[in-house]
Amino acid sequence: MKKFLSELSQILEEGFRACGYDASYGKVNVSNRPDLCEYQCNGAMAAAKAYKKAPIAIASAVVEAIKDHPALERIEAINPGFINIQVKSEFLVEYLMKMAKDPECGIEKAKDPMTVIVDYGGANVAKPLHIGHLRSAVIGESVKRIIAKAGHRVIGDVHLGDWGLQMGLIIEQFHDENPDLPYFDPNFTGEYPKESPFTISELETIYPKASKRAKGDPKNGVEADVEFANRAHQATVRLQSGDPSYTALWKHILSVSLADLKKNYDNLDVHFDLWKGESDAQKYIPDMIEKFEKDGFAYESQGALVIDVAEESDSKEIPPCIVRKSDGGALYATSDLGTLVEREKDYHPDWYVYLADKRQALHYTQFFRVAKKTGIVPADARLDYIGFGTMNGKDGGPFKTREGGVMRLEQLIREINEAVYQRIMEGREVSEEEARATAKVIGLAALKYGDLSNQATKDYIFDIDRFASFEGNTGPYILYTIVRIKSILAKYAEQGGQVSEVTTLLPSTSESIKNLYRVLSRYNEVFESAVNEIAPHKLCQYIFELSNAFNGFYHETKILAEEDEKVRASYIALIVLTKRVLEENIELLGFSAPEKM
RNA sequence: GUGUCCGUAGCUUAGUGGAUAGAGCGUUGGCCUCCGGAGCCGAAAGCAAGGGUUCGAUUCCCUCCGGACACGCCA
Repeated sequence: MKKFLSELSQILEEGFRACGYDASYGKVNVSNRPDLCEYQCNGAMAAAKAYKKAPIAIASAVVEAIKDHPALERIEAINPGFINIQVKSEFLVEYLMKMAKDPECGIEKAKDPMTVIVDYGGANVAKPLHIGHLRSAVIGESVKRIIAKAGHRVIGDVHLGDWGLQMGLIIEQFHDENPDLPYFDPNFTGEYPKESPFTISELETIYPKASKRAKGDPKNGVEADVEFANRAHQATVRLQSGDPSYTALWKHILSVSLADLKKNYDNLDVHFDLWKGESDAQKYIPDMIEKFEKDGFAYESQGALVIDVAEESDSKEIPPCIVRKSDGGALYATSDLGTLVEREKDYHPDWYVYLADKRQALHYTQFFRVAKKTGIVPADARLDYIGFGTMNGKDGGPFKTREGGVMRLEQLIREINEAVYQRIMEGREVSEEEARATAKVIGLAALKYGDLSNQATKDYIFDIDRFASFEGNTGPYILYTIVRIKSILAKYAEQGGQVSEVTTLLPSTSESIKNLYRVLSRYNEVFESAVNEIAPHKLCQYIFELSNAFNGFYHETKILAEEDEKVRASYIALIVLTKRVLEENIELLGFSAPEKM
């Protein structure tokens, strides 16, 4: 469905064309001076330069040409060259009715659907999710849903960190603690056990121990255990070269860890289509490297194999991308490139979206350039990297626990749910069980909305009390508005009201109703810009505005007590549409509304 | 050092080459015979600083101050 502003622009474009000017000057925007008009067109001032005429003369001529158009309530040219527009309420209402009847609610699906891979999550095997993983999961999930809504075929991949030195560290540490297990018996020839030798909580303690041991802990005067670090390195190599005993152990690590990660992502309402990891890319690497060398892209530099990625337009020299370490090992970029080879083979995507901390910008620049330059992806493939900012505490520094450690995601969720729970219990009387369940739903909204309402690329301050507040620009406030509408509709049904299939909206002179109409009419336009800019925060901004518009309307209109049946039906249709738009948006953001709160 | 990004009200933050920079929290003044007052209506308060381009700059360019981050064998 066409955007409302496009329909309006079309009228102005005709005006410009009729007066002999280029139609493109007829673009209409929402007015930034609502006291003067609803919509405005500033094209006359731009046209003035091109045609060397006074802007007001152009504006006046255009206004004269279209002033009798049936959609327009009022249109006037104002110095120095603004064209101010009021539309007829009928015109707006007609548009909203089309929108209400449209199964897509006005949103236009992509004409040429693309296959898109969204790479987000970035969890590591054997390490619990912590707050550093929150943004990738939350933003990535929303981006994935937004792109899917736009009509593309989207595949979300968690892309696990399951292959580096960390695996060797875990294996060696586990070896030291359980030397008698068959995995460490060189003479063992039987089948390795199907049962995992450790639980997830045991596994989670192993890595931190091993990491500290290998690196040392200078703060506490612990020296690095070099011998252990070497063994871990060797274990990694052994695993990577396919040793059966270590592979068996690694599979246990993977499966135990995966089950736990799935549980945690489910709690966040984050779901991946693929649970691929770095290990899956390994088998593509040797051929890929060989091809790099054969095609003359890769060359040796200081013992490593590198590919130049510098371009003339660079304001700073971009260092070459290392694809093989001097010890022959693979690294970050290598594994990302190998993953691309696999994805091209399996899905041949038109578009890739990567979500990662913005500190990795250089890596993605190099990686993308290599991918294009060497032809791993076609020249017209779209490669996007969304580098998001850091989640900071109230002090402006990276978010920490009270003890100064890294907070686990589970704990963060517990804390925000607790804050919401307390808030619910302050209010009406509900059973503890119900309050806990509701708090979980609201808590997730608080958490996600708090994150998504900021521009992804910026750092932001994470403040549980603010996010979990039921007032202001928060997730709970949006949910409250939806719940309020649900409550009205439930009461309406109780009174025998029918929410009709045929939507009849009536024109109105009420400012609050017209405002709600106008905000609703912008849904598809806002959505489109959220897609184009990959910007979930635009949706947050919009639903906050929509909630405010609804609450303004609600406050001054008696809906159920309205005596004129047609007017009442119109109000019901209006709030049904409002609820629908709000619910579609929170779905895109990745959370949902409870029945009561 | 080089480069990237960012400085918007007391705090947290939107936004745009165009009219009077938009919100939320906090502060403050009103509104409950009414469908959920977890709400609504008001007030005070802001583009770090200085230049330039432009009819017009918070937006584009330069300088400078402040902050975050990155800068070949970690991921």
